[in-house]
Amino acid sequence: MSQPLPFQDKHQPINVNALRASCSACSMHQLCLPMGLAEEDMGRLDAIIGRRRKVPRDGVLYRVGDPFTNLYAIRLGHFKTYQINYNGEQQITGFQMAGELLGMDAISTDRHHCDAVALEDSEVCEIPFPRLEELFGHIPTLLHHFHRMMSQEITREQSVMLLLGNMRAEQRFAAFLVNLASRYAARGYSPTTFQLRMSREEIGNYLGLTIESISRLLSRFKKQELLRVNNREIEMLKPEILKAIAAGTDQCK
Amino acid sequence: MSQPLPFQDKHQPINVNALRASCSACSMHQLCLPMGLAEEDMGRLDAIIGRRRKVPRDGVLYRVGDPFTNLYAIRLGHFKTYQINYNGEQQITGFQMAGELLGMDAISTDRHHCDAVALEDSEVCEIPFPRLEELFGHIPTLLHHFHRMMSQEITREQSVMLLLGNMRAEQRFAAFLVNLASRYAARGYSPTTFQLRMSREEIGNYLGLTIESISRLLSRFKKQELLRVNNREIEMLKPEILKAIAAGTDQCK
DNA sequence: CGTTCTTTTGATGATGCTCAACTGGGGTGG
DNA sequence: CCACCCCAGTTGAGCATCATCAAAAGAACG
Repeated sequence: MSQPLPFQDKHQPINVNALRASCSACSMHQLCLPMGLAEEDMGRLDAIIGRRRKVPRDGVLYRVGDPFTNLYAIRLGHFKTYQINYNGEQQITGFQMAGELLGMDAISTDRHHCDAVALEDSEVCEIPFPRLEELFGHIPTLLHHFHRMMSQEITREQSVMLLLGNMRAEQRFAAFLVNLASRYAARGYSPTTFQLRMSREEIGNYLGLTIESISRLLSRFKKQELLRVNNREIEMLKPEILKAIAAGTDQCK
Repeated sequence: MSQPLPFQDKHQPINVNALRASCSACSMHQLCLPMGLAEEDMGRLDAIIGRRRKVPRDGVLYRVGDPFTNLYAIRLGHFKTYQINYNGEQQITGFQMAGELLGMDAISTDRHHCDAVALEDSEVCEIPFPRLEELFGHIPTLLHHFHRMMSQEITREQSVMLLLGNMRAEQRFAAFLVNLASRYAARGYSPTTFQLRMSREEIGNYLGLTIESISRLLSRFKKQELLRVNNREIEMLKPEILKAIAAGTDQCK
């Protein structure tokens, strides 16, 4: 629990700096909040960012009802966010990766509306929202980009609504894979080969399907030679066909 | 089509003012963008609001791909927004009513991501977004409340994801009715008796169900004496039970 | 190497979809 | 005014998709 962080202690002289979040040094600054900011303004943003915080696998970043103080920029790793209904069942509302912002749903009521949990050992930058709001008055570019990020979250959720309301199982799953691929591509990773950070169960939950359905779909895609699958390692062998399935324009079924 | 607005012409001296959108005079200002603004700041917001625009039933406010210039505050009436997939099928992503803001999804790419269509004769206030952004620098309260509204849209969509991903048909429909009721209540209308502004088909589309399912659910609720239904007129006879069904905590099935 | 958790695969079944026919209200024109 | 049509909605019958239940196989971990 509260063990004395052995690794960090050993390297204190170096890590004191490394622990200070620095946007300009961060590989995600082209995607994240500081996108498009001048060097000087990035410094001002750096100045308000609290600390870099490690969240271990399955660690909770925040829970429903927690008071809202910070937004979180993911520096490293993956998260899931989920709603909980009255019966305690969860519905995963998103998987987030480095460069994405967590906590925007909490602004409306000053309380978090979902749980955020790390899918693997991760790191986030704490952004105190009141201080960010002060900065908005001085850096219009920052404000504008923040609005873009919130807006992006809205459109992302709308496509999930399309997925859940309109698509059949196969199409949902293909859309899910294609979406992951494009996000890895935007981060400079291979869009065809990647590790799933989430379990089959989590995928199913997100897509409104059961774990068994996901498993069957994986087997089917494997048999059709659209995918190579090895546990959580995915290789998309025919991305074009997967895209067509996701779009619903696929002919050969 | 372009008939000379007989009614308004007769009253021109009065209606010249009425046509200028005025937040302080608008019955929605406690819910809408100007919420919590001082009299003076409300005037500044008034000053940038373009015009009050009438949108007839089935009229299009904007379409996917339209360049983004304005947000729209609904002054009167109801709208639906929907995504369109590659096969031309639509997925309704929301029903909006007076006091709600349309177009926030367009900020991210400067293009609208959905179509917005009036469900009945309606009126909106055009809010030029660049000018609104200028105002943000001068009225922090306005900025903060704008963030709350965007955030609210995010949480709204998350609950729809919960609905579509996790609930059975009966629960979805009950949740839909309960949601409508609470929004009418917030506007000072009866939360138990109201007109549906949308067709059965539109409800089904929104909830990821077919028109037949909606019809059957209505009949069932009617038979169980939870609802009185007359075409589009709804009376909730047992709101508590409907809430319980929506929450999934209902015992007697 | 046994224990536990995750995933796969199979068999069965229910929910909600599809297709089809029918009803009823509102508008139009004879 | 009535006949007719048209559209939205209702109701019924059969069926497909995906969920549920069950069991076995495979990975992970001490």
